[in-house]
Amino acid sequence: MSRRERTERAILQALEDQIRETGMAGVGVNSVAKRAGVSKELIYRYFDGMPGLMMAWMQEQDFWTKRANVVKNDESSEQTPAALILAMLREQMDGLANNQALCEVRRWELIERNEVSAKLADRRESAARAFIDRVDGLTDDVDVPAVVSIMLAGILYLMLRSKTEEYFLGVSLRTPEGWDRLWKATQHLTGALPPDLKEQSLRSLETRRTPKETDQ
Amino acid sequence: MSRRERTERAILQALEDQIRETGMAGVGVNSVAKRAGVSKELIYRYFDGMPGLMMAWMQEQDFWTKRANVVKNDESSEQTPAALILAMLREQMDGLANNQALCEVRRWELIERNEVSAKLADRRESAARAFIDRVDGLTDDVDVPAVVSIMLAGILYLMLRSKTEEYFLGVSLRTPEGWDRLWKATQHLTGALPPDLKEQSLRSLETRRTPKETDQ
DNA sequence: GCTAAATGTGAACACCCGGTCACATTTGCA
DNA sequence: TGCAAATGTGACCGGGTGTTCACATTTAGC
Repeated sequence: MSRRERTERAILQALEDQIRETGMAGVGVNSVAKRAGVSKELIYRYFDGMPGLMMAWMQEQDFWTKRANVVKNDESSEQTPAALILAMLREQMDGLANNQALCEVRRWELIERNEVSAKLADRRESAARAFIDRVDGLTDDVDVPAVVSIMLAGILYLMLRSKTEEYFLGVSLRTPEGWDRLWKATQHLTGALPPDLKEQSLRSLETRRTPKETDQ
Repeated sequence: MSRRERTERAILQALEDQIRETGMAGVGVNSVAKRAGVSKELIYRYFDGMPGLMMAWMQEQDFWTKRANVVKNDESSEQTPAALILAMLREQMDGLANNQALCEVRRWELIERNEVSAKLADRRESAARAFIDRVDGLTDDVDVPAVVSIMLAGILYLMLRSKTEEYFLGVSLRTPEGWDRLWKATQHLTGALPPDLKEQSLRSLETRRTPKETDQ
């Protein structure tokens, strides 16, 4: 392992630690360089500044390709769409619960709008659409993407919220019991999906929905 | 209107404009004072610094006491708990859609943890609990607070997300059509509540969003 | 061994931040 | 009118930011 490679790793690790400890707000060339025990000049020389460093780190993480594959593998088995949706929601829940740095980045994405956050969001959205397209269009009377959006978004919000707030509507966001309630509630809500969603028919797509197209 | 009163109002208005334009990240004594066309010293003299100014502004907004009263008034009428929940969700949706500054503050609350954000969150949580306690405990087999938490949190997340992202699971977050889908999905999910909570839930809320004047 | 490129350091730069100070102007009251 | 309090201004301070520069050290090749 070359000398340069070693310091690059040190910088990337320092970035991750900094994100975890202070959130994206506390991330900057000064803090990261100091934490890595290295001159900040090297961040410019090796990564071309903070945006480039963030990109390099995000590349290493590769959250979504990993996670999406997990769900995709489940597809090969004979699960019902409703079960697939539940599995996906579960993945999201655990994925965020076990990765503080990822939580911080997603909070940051809610506020910042730049090249990095845009790229992250785009990749996530395309992976998510590939998933939702497989369980959509199976029924007329339920807008599956919209319904799943509410539930997924709810889980995301409560996950992000748990850092700064202890309770939400009286439900604890920082205890296993609280998340058990929320998970059971998610399962219950999934019961609102139509029963025939499990046995898909060859019904043609209706015009209710606006045609999907990739954003930009 | 005294001279001091006039400059105090100018400062408060400048704060709100600044929040709306740059988000909480761009808010500081310098920016607000410059925008108000006033020396920043006055922020310290009249409001005892930025935290005090934020508190004063938040006091003027008083979102939740206002909004909570709206829902509370509905209680006097003969609505079912499920209809009350739907009305509350609708209030949240419209309240955020028509107040950009409020959206920014709530994004900020997701990241920052300090005296101001804590006070805001506490007041909101207590008001929300007072609401949820009225519709809870009506049935054994459904955890009403948890279920409503998922839905409310989902609406909040998508509302906040709409600023930085155009689509979520392929659902547009920036068009009335997209929000119509999400609202119908919310109504559908409310159907997962027990039957005795559900009757007439869809009846009173068929009209689209009513434009509300800015609250201040 | 010698030289040049690669690697790393620390200082300097201009800028913005929150906070405080002395001082000028205006108001209100005796 | 006169004088003190209220109101408002601009400069100043220490500290943090991102960015770049000149210089020191190490590595690699001839």
